[in-house]
Order: sequence, then C-alpha cells, then structure tokens
Amino acid sequence: MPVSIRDVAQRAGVSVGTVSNVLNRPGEVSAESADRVTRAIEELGYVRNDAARKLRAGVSTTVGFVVLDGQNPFYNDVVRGAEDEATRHGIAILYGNTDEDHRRERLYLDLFEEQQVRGLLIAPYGDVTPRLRRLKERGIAAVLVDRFSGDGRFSSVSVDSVAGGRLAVEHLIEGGRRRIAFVGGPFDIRQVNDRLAGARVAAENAGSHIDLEVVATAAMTVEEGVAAGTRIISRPRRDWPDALFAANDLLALGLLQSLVVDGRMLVPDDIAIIGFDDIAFAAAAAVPLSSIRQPSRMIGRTALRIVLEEAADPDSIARQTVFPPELVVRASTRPR
Amino acid sequence: MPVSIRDVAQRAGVSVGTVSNVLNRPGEVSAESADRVTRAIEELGYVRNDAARKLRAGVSTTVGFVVLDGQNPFYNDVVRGAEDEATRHGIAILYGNTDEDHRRERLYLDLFEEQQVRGLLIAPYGDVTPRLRRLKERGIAAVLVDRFSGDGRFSSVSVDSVAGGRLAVEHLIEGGRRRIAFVGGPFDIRQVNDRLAGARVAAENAGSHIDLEVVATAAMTVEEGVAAGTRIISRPRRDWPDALFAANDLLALGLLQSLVVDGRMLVPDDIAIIGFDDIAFAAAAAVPLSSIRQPSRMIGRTALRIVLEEAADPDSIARQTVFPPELVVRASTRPR
DNA sequence: GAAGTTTCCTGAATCGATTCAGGTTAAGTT
DNA sequence: AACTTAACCTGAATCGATTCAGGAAACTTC
Repeated sequence: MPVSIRDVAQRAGVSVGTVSNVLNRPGEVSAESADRVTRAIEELGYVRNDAARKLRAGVSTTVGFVVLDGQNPFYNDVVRGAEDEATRHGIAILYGNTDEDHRRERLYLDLFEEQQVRGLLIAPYGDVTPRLRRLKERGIAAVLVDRFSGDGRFSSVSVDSVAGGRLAVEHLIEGGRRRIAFVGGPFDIRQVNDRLAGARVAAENAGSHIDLEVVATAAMTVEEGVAAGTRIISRPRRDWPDALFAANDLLALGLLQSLVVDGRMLVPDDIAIIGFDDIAFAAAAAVPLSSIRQPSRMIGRTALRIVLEEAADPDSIARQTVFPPELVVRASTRPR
Repeated sequence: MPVSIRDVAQRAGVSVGTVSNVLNRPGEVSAESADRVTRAIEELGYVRNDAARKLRAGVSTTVGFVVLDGQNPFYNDVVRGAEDEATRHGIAILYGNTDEDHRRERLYLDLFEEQQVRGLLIAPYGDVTPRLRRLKERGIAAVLVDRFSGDGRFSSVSVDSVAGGRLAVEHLIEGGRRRIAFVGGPFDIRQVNDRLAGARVAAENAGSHIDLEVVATAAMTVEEGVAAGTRIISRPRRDWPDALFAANDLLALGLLQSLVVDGRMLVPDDIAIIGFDDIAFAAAAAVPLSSIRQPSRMIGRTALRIVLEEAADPDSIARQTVFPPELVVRASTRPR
C-alpha cells in the first residue's frame, strides 16, 4: 500500500496543495504547516511518486548516458564524474552501453526518449545527429561526450584529440624514435581520425626522416591490440616500427602483451608504446604505460552540468568545451 | 509539441482505447485498425509517455542497479550482463555507484524508490536489509548481487566465495607455498570474510606446516594493494610470505606493482600472487595474474531475470543462486 | 429469424503530484 | 471603522496512458 500525497495531507490536516508546496516551494508555507507536513511525511514514510510528478509538471529527474564502450575504464570515469554532479541535483542516471553497435545505440535512444529523460549525454558511435535533433524538438537536450560536434548544433565536451595525437608522437620522436606506427580503428570513429591527424602533424613537423604508418584495427580492445601486435612482430625484423602509438590504452595494453619474443619484452628497448586516455590500468601494466591523459571525471561532470543548463533553457546556444590532453610519461617510452 | 496517444487516435480515426490496445494487446484489435494505428504512430513519430504509463498501470520499465565499486571492471561486466537481459525486455537500467559510501548508498535507494523502479539489483556495502524490506512492502523487489543474503529474505546471485578462497589457497599450497598472506579488507564486506574463511579451510586441511596471516587493507583498490605490498616487503626478508592471496584483482595488481626490489620482480619466484574476479586486466598485467574467475556476465543476467520474475509475482520465494568459482592459472603463481 | 456468441470499439474514470484561481484570515493604513 | 495588503490555504483541473463496463456489428445456431 503506497502512501500518496493525499494520505500525507490528511494526516497533517492540510490540503494536498499545501503538501505539494512544502515539497516544492517551502517559502510559501507557514512554519507550522511545514512542520506538520514534514512530520506526517516522516511518520508515513512517504516518498514522492516521480511518475506523477513527471507527468504533471513535465520535469524529469533522470539523465540518460549512452556510452560506446562500457568495458573501457575511461568511460567509467566519465560516468563517475557525471554521477557526482547528478546526485548533487537529485538526479539519477539511466545508463546504456552500446558496445559499438548501431542497433543498441538506437534502442537506447528510443528507450530514453520514452523515459523522457531531462537530458542525454552520449558518446556516439554512429551518426546520431538526426535522432538528437528530434529529441531536441521534444525538449530533450543532448550533449556529446568525448567527441566534437561536427555541425556545431549540439554542445560537446571532449579533449583535443588532435593535440593529443600530436603530443604522443612528438614525445616518441623526442625519444629518438623514427619509424612510428599508429594503431587504431575503425576509422569511422571520429576520435581515431583526430588522433591520427595529430600524429601526422607531429611527424610532418619533424621532417622527412620520420616514417608514420597506419595499422588498422577492427575495434579498440585489448584483444585487437594483441592481434595487431602479433601481426607487427611477425614481419621480418627490419620492417618493425620502433614505436607504436595506440589510439587508446586498451589497444596499447594488448600490444604490450604481444610484444614478447623468446621470453624477452621488446618494450621499451626495441619498440616504444604510448597509449591514450591514461586509464588506471595503464600504470599497472607489464611495463607501465606512457599515455595521453584525459581529465575524464571532469569531462563527465562538465557534460552533466551543461546538459542541465540546456534543459532549463531550450534557447541556449550550443557550445564546444575542449579540454587539453596531458602527456604522462612512464617506462614504455623510455629512450634507448 | 509532444505527440500524445490522443493525437494518434485522431489521426487513425479510432479511439484512444484502441490505440492503447494496439500497443499493449495486439491480439484484440482487428488487422485493419492495427494497421491504421501503426501508420499514424509512424507518421507522427509518436513515442509512449512512460510517466503516464507508469502512473496509471503501475508498471515500471526501469530497474535500478546499485554497485559498490564502479571502478572495478568486475562490476562493469556484471552490469553488462544485466543490460543484455534488460534490453531484451525493453527495460532501462538506472545506475548508481556507491563507492563504498553509506551516504551514497542510501541516496541511491531513495532516488530509485522515487523512480519506482520495477526492481533493484544491489551489490550492497552497508546493511541494507531494513531498507530493502521496506522497498519490498512497496512492491519493489530486490536481488543481492555478488553477496549471499544473510537472512535468506532476499534472492541473491553470487559466487561461492568460500569455495573460491579455498581454491586459491589450495593452488598456492600445491605450488609449494607455505607462508601465505591473505590481503584484503575492510572486513565488514562479507565477501572478504568469506574468501578468508575459504583460505583458512584450505590452510587447515593442508596441515600445521602452513602459515596463514592476514594483511588488512582499508579498501580493495590498486592503491591499497600497492601500500600493502610495500608494507610487506619492507619487513626483514625472513618474515616475507612466499605467497599472497588478494581478495580481488585490483588489490592483486597493486601488490604486483609494489613487489619489485632493486629492479627485480619478485613474482612469482620469491612470492606468488593470486587474485579474485579474473577481470580482463588480470591477464594483461606485468606478470599475468592467476585468479579465481567469477562468471560475471552470467551473474548480471541471472540477477536481472530473477528480479523481473519476483516483480511479476510478489509472493515468490527468495532463492539463493550460487555459481561455482573457477581457478585460472597464469604466470603469477608458477611454482618455483 | 430470434436468440446467443464473438469480435471489436468506444470513451469516461483513474493513477498521484502539481498548479492556480479564488478564498480566508490577520495585520496594516488612513 | 473601513479599506488594503499580505500571507496562507484550498481543492478542482490537469498531465497522458490504461482499463473496463458497456455497446454495436457480424456471425452462428437451431
């Protein structure tokens, strides 16, 4: 038997309107009534029915977060940041992990629209702008996370991937590396392209003695990293690169695992490795991994803050928030 | 301008009742009406208002999942399993990470009660049974995840931690280890106790020549692992254990990092390490980590299935589902 | 062809919180 | 004393989907 606002009103000897006011605009209620109502709520263990509230007032207390790889600790950190900010506003997070699957991405967008979330944070996989546009028409704001909004129609919070790619490769070159392989994919993921573009800039700036090849992967997972690494060292030795820049840390960890020949670890003496994201496990790897750090919690917190602002003001202008990446040097890129 | 069921009805030239029937019991509607309605829905881009649905019908399409350590990949895997099962039922997951904080735990329970979730999956930190009991009275079923329900009042899905602890220590003893340290804590976490209990059983069964000491940690994180490891090797050498059983893989990874003396890795020759959970990163560690595997996705999937069943039938009897753990042997416990 | 069944529909009542026009009371002003 | 003003309250209407009693039409049965 659920307790409704009516029960509370009766017990406190006031009208339902007053109870609602105590809950929503405490200023307009006399101290005495407020007290009686508060006590009644306490005694009955009343909990607001969010569905009724949402229906009538149109305010939602959930925000959706659609993530493209739930197994990647980077996104967990981003979610954690968003959570922190959300709880501060009494908001709960609807979580969806698409695992780089268009069908799942669509599914979650549908589900979250039905739920009428207050706003949506999304690390998109496919091209979701048409869908997001429709959500916007229906009053659901969206903020892109970890990806720059192509057409500038939606706000985004991300790290400058091009700068990150550049930092990584500059660091490798400074360490005396000459034959660099970029390992990443698929290339319909925007960040992958950006990181590669940054790498190219660094290579070109350094001059023609720098080789930059691309080793494409089907996904950004540890397994794909292992596969890519195995492919690389199965080449004749003279064709080996002397440094690898992985599009994220999972790939880098996979690469690391595969770069062992006759029980000897090739990293960092023969081949250097640098990753991207600086997840917690990068530091705990076989050879502690150099990486490009993203301020992941900050990204989440900021994205949530922005989406709430936009939900409150539908006419707000989309803004792109870009954080700088940071080079974190560890053993995996020690110069020879 | 949101599209309501009334708009659809008008467009299709039927009553709202019929539209609702098309949505909820297609069998009772003529093919022709169904067709017209479906078309109208399509044309108007109608999306069901879940708040109204929930209010009237009392059915909820969300399930809450409260996790005690969102940074632990183990829980991500469990969530992923739950997600799989949830999407199959058109259900979205409200996600909350308590980070082993009682306040946050309570907060999420409140939030999810307000949301009137259909059910609740929880990897609890504090003693939440009184809270869960109240939720049950209000029609919200709860299933404990990764923890056995003490009083048997709630269903649970977990792995036999005692058996796991035993497997781990038996394996260490078989590998010739004699002085074993259990590293874990805090001890108000049930699993920690169980794993230690299992370890004790194995040690006692093996006879009095086996030493089992306990190294307590304040949390089960990589950092705490590093700290514990540092403490251990700062003892005089003759007081070192020759094997460590960590209560989870994060601790084990931390221990691993700290067990380097004068550039020499002590694992596995001087000290063996075995963890618990078998997270993906265990295999990618400095020395690939032996571990006790939990079928994490399966746990999530099963828990979600059970909570839905219990939500459908409030009189169902609580059941404890226990999966067996599995020993995964890698380099970190190689016998000398 | 009357009575009885099926098959489909309709549309008002309902869920519970919020909102707001209107009412009451007490205090303040002239 | 008469009139304002302010401070609080009340309670019916409302949000949109679902439900269900009641009814129309088509079809059977004898």
